[in-house]
Amino acid sequence: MTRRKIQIKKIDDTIARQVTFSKRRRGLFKKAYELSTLCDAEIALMVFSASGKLFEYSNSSMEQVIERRNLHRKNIGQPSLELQPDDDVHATLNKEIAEKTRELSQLRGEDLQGLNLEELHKLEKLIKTSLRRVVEEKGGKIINEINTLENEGEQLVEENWRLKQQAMNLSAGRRHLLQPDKSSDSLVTTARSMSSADPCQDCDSPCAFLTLGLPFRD
Amino acid sequence: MTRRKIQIKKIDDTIARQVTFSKRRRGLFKKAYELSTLCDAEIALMVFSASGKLFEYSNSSMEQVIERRNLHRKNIGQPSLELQPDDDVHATLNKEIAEKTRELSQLRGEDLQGLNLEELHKLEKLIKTSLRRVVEEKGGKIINEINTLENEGEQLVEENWRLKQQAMNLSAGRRHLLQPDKSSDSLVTTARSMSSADPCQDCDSPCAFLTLGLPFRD
DNA sequence: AAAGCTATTATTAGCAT
DNA sequence: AATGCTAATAATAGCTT
Repeated sequence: MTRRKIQIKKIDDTIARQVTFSKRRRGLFKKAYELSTLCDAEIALMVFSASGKLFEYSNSSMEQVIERRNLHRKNIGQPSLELQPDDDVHATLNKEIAEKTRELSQLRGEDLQGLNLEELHKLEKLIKTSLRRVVEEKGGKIINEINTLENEGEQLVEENWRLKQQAMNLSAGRRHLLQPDKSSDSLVTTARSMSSADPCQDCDSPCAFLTLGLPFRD
Repeated sequence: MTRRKIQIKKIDDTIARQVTFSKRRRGLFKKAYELSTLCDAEIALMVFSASGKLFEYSNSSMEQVIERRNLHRKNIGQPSLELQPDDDVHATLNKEIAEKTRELSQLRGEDLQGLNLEELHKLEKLIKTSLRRVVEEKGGKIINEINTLENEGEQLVEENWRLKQQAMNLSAGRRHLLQPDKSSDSLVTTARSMSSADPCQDCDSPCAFLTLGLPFRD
């Protein structure tokens, strides 16, 4: 549709998906309005976002259109699901839960007995795709984390260097002016991210910092 | 929209209106499909033509969406009234569905942005476990299938051998008794799974049978 | 009616803010 | 998350067949 042609499949990036949802929803509603107006049609349009929010449009009345549809189905002979007794709702929701539970099981490699070879093969390919995605995402996160830590480390090293210079200058000057006085003095600490527990009293290497944040164990 | 810009008001000419209705209806349905696919939305769209004909689209199930809307209205519509027990049940069920949907997404490697490194790592291990299970199950199924095919193959080979003997005996006996007669004769075919298209008129190796049943392509 | 053809208009994906 | 921009794609009005 624009800068690039896109594939019609679920948009991976959450933000982009949300933006596209807003834009296209508007477009869809506009098209619905135009069709109903131009051609004198009665339209009902319901859209649930992935997050469960409801958007709806009807040129007349939602209930009216739904009711009209029920009539239509009755006349055609379809078993029209009447405006719901609560039991029906429960049944539907429970069915949906059951279905999703089954899918989850299979994606976890459970309850596979019912599947034939071809289905197992498809499932395998699906899971491999999932794995690829997760590993890729993890890789990106690791790079970011490492970069962040490296930057922080560099800053700390610089700061340490400055502080040492400062300390040396002070003590050297003091020694010259006041002669031997070795009692400890407070240095004015301006380091931003220095924690109160005073780590690193004499570390020249940034490595100590770099190893702190990586949460891997195996 | 095209050769000329048009006003969005009822098209006077009946024919033109009918044509536009067909074209734009298609466009609208396509847009609905694209939105549902791209953004993982649940959509129900009903269109009654001026002549009363019903056209509908839903990426899931019409009834399901309508019921979901009813639920939504109940939960949103009367916030001041006491929560009926039914609403509690509905809310619980809907929450469960949302949760399972989220889990499914992640197991498919979608919507990973929200996860931190540790969570991604756990997810990766989980998926690897799934993969291991599926591959194992598939392996077992393959072994079984191969064994079955081998057994069938052996039986067929045996049967072939018997039939050949029978044929040789017959023709040898006949030649002896009746002299030259080379017209083709019908053999009584008792092979169980012999297809009518007469494969394997002279195959001594069981391999031909064994390759038939494996459904893999890549 | 129904299907195909374009000149145009409409929509929108990817950015920037 | 929301808005605006714009190059590029998509939809379609008015025709023809």
